[in-house]
Amino acid sequence: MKDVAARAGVGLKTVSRVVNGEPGVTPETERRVQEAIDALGFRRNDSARVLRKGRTASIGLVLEDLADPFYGPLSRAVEEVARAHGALLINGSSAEDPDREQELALALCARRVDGLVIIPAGDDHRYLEPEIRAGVATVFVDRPAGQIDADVVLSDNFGGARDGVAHLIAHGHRRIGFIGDMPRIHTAAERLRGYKAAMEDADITVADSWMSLGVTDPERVRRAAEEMLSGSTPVTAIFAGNNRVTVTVVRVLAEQQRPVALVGFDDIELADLLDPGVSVVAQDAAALGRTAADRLFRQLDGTLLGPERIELPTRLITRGSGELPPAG
Amino acid sequence: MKDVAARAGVGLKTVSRVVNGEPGVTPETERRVQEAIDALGFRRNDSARVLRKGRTASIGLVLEDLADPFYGPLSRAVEEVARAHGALLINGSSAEDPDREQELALALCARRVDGLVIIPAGDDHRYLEPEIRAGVATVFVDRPAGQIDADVVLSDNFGGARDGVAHLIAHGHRRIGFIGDMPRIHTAAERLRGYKAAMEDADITVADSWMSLGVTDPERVRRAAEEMLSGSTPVTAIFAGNNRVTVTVVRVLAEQQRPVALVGFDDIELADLLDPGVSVVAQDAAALGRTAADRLFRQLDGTLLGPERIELPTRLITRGSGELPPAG
DNA sequence: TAGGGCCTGGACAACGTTGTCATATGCAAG
DNA sequence: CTTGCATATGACAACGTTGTCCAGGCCCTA
Repeated sequence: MKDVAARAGVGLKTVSRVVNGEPGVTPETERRVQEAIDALGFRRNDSARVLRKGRTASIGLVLEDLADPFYGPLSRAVEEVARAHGALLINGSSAEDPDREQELALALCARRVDGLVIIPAGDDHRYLEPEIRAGVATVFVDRPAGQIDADVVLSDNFGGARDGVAHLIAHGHRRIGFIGDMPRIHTAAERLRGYKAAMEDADITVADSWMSLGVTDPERVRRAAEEMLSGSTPVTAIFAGNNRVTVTVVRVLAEQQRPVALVGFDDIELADLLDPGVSVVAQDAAALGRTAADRLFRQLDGTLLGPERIELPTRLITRGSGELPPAG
Repeated sequence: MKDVAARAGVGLKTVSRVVNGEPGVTPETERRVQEAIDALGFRRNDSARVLRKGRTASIGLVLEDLADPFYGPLSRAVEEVARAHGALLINGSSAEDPDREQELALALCARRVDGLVIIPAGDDHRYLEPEIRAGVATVFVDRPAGQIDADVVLSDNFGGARDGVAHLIAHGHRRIGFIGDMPRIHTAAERLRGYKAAMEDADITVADSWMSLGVTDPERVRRAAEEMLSGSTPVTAIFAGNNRVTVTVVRVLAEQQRPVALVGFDDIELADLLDPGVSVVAQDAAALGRTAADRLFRQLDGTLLGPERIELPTRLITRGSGELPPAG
């Protein structure tokens, strides 16, 4: 900028004015400055600007795994909102590791992001207290924050799972299996709770062998599914706790002789093309991201009162697999 | 930091030394400083640090659409490499709009990212010349840069398409349709070239009605597919130019009476569960991202000679749809 | 024509950090 | 006891920008 000023024969501040489109510069002067800028290929250094102004016009997104198709639309929605507010998005993946989540969140704070959207991996977020006090807007998505009071945007995991299981029950099933992630993950716990509630509402006693918790890698999901399909009281339907589980269960069911009903949590691509189509309880990932980001910027505007918990509804999509009658 | 220094009763520079783990500080002093840091909840302001040091330890990623499942693994791979180099990833989507790509890339440069990984939307990247001269490492992925000489990492779109079409020919097809994106997109043009090459190699004259270019939204893809399947010389097989096209074509084929063979470019999830399984020419998105990011950091190390063009091989995955014999 | 107000332009400090250099302290060797 | 050296610490400038404040020139009015 110094060079530009020298070349244009004007003061430093005048260049600054031109660069930022501030008023109070003669067209003639502006032209000279613009010329110098072009000639030197000058571009404002936002680091210095940030240092001076305090705000960085960037927000951080800590998610679990970008390669998970569920987070693509979410991340995209957050970016869209950020863009609408003229902010850039810095993101990183925690890989479901609480330490990495913390490291990442703090690194983003050190970069002085204006706000943070976090899909938590851990369950203790007190480490963020100093940052929040220092003015970093914070919104948790998909899972609630641990040990601190903060904005949270999540799907109605409990209600969605309950409805999904009730749907199976309505189609005549009573022996219904549940395969889900570790209950220490909030979403998994809520979905399990929804499963149990639906079963209880229908006065069905759940056998332990119908529930498989904490399995997540395909091989173990496969084994879990196969076990609950054999045994002495085999299930006639399965409720899959997340998209990865659903995909594996679909594979297992394709190999079965008799038809087994299936409802999955989270939508999966091409679910309608399979035979039968896979019925799912769908969450709106984009809406989650959009809502969270909106809320973040409203925190920054100061138009918000206190932390809130927002629950977005899920939607049951029937495609065939959830409407199969019990067999065997 | 000033406050920390005051509280610990030491100089500014000593605090800086402690924060950065530099040597030359008595354990006793270090303890006092550490104590003050904890008490005040101090965290280093990386903006100021960046301003002073010149390097930001962050790289930018400009991609087309995060919600496209192809870019999830790519983005994740880039992030992984960045993380290994202690860098953060800032990203944004161009939405296939050249102006937006430029705006985004320049915004990232203004933030003084150390390097840029770009999936180009436009075909003129001369706007980056000043930045590259100024030392911003730059790598293009998936599609080559326009009008400038820069590192490029892409899949062998030509070879992949040629092999895919040749595969159909090997299974007896001669009337093969091609549905692809606008040829102004490099990947689309290359794949079309591959299709034509394979047909020519087999001495097949391609009818204009077999090729549909520039269609991209599902409704038009559907119509294009239906047209080439009816007509006077209906095709017996279709080569789909990208994952979105493939999905739509699968839907259309499911409604057809007679079996139609299909090979798609890009893998799609659950392709193996469909009936028939969808044969595809798969690119390794993660490898693309990893290679590009590696190259970026090697540019920054200075261990690179000049711009290079790296082509990654594709892989034909046979699952059934591409092995159907011609019918009708 | 003189005085006042407006408009343009510039000097300077400050943001928070780090690199450079100088100073102080302690210890060993001469 | 002095000199020399190593080590610990701090003072200060600089990174590039913007906010504040002031100066000078112009026009308008009385």
